Amino acid sequence: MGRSACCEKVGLKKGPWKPEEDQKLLGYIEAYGHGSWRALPAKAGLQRCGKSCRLRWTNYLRPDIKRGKFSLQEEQTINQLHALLGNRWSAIAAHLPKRTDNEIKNYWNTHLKKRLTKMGIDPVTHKPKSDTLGSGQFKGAANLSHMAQWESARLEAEARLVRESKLVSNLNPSKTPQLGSCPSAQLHTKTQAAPPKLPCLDVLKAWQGAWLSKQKDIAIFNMVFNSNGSLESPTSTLNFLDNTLHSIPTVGFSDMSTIAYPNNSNSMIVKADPTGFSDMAAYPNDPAKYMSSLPTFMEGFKEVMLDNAGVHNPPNTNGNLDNVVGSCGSDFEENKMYYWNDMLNLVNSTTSGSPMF
DNA sequence: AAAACACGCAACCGCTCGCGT
DNA sequence: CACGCGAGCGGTTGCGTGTTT
Repeated sequence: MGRSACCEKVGLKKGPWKPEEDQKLLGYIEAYGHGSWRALPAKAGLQRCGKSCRLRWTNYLRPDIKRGKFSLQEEQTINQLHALLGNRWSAIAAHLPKRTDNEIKNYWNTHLKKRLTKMGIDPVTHKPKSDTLGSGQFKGAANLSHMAQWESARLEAEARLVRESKLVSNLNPSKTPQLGSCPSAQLHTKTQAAPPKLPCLDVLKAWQGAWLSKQKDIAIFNMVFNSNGSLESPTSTLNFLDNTLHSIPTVGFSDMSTIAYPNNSNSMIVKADPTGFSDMAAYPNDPAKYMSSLPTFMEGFKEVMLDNAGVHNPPNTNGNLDNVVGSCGSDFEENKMYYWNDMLNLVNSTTSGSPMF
């Protein structure tokens, strides 16, 4: 379905914005909201395409944007989230209030990527370049990578929930608008006919599909379980049914079918979790409350990492797992160590410490 | 002082997604 | 179900500025 580019019209300006243009755009949005971006330029008296206006507003003019140097905390968060989510800048930005996806993307490309490369870590996979998973001291990383899929799905869910919740609050005139990481939604004046729906976690679905195709991963998965055979997470609880059956994690969405397979050698049973997302029904209009009510994610994960890596040293006084990657003398290895510590810290803190909530 | 180079960031482009018809 | 449209996302570009030679 062909479409004409929004900026194809002759006479529309391109390039850097002038202060007068900024004033016009800012003034219009403050007065009326942006409404339809396509229609905005004409109404605001701007010789720009709607797309350009949206970009200028989202990345520069929004009143809730924090500009300037990224803090160490922010850098770590970006690193960690990128390891889990990849180049999904909008999802990463959802976890960094007041930072735009464009800004984060630029910062990653110009600073963080280079830094990881210098550390000998592949900025794409976040794995040590010289190491192959499962071949030595980075066995823990293999498990981490695996669990990252789970966390990735969870973060995706969080990002969606935030978007949804903001949309809900925006549609509720009794609520004071809050400027968050997605102000365009808050200022969006377009009528939303359909009621907000609970997020459809296609990522989770996809992951579950991948999971089904990788039964061998069950073995690794086993190691992640704690003693009572279940791993609680903010998004779901993973259950083992018994010794003869394998289960894979799933999320108890009302619109997601429970999948059951015959109990043969290749069988699996997928058990929808009653404490998972189905509980969102308790907070139909407040996903944030729902999320915050859930238990800490990845409880006991440190132990698993240690077990799997073949080391059993307790965390240091900072709670870090300095030995998780083995004993490494060089600064290089120390950097790697800190890197993976960051990863673990994020996994352990992302829920309770999420700036979104 | 000036040219060359490197860097950072704002903005653009093209694609995909979701919704309405 | 197919199509059209608007919006959003991620990759890329190009310009301004700082640094080096």
